[in-house]
Amino acid sequence: MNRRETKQKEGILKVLSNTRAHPTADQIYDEVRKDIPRISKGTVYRNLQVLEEDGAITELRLDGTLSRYETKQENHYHFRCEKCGRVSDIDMPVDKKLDQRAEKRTGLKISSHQLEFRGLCKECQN
Amino acid sequence: MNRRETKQKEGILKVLSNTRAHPTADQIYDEVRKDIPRISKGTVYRNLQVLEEDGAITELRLDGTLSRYETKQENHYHFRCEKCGRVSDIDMPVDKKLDQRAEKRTGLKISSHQLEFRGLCKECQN
DNA sequence: TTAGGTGCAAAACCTTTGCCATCCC
DNA sequence: GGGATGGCAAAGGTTTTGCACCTAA
Repeated sequence: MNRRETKQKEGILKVLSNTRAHPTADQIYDEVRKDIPRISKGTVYRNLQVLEEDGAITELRLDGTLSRYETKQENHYHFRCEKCGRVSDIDMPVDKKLDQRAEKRTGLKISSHQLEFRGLCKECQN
Repeated sequence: MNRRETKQKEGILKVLSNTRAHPTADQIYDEVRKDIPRISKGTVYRNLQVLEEDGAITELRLDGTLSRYETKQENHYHFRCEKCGRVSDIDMPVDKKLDQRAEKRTGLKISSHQLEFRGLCKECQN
């Protein structure tokens, strides 16, 4: 199962590298299609899986129904606007002590945590 | 749009009141069907929406492709086993200072946060 | 009586998969 | 050449919806 470089895979990665919008698979598809009109959705989904397996991107499963994607980066927190649904990164250090604290209280083996803030983004505050 | 009490709605609420398992819509359907064999999935989904609108239950949208449900309670943290997928509540106070801290750093209007710990549950540690 | 709720089935979505053609190494 | 990848379309799985019938108030 040796991986190959293809223009489809590169196109998808390029879209994700050029945005901070945490797009859904469908949004990625629309964007890549501008460069590669005949690309199929199946290919987008397959490559998103492959890219995540290879550690190049992260699948965000914070919403429940739709997956969103971002290029791999240090674990960080997210913000979701309760009105418009947009997701953005929060520039705030990840508090690893939370894991230890929760581990002590529960006896579970905890390796990480995901945190999503909710509220109103700047545009939606008006 | 006055709400009515129906045995279907009561049955769904009863299932959620009697479990800590954060079941999916499908699991709720299976459980309710023991009491109300002719209930349909559409009715389950419709009632889950209604119950959430009325504040009786909460739809958990942290991680995963499937929505999970629980009866309404104080905001609290969750744990998801990375191996078996089970979700459980964490008995740990919600740190409201996190919201203030994030608000200061970002200028966003933050009203709450959702936190999900990940790791291995007791059963899966073996 | 009557507006809201139910059951059933079809539709709508999102994601995965099978198949064969195509491409990369 | 040969295995990995792509395009297309069909299949899968979850959730929503249209409609005729039912039922709580």
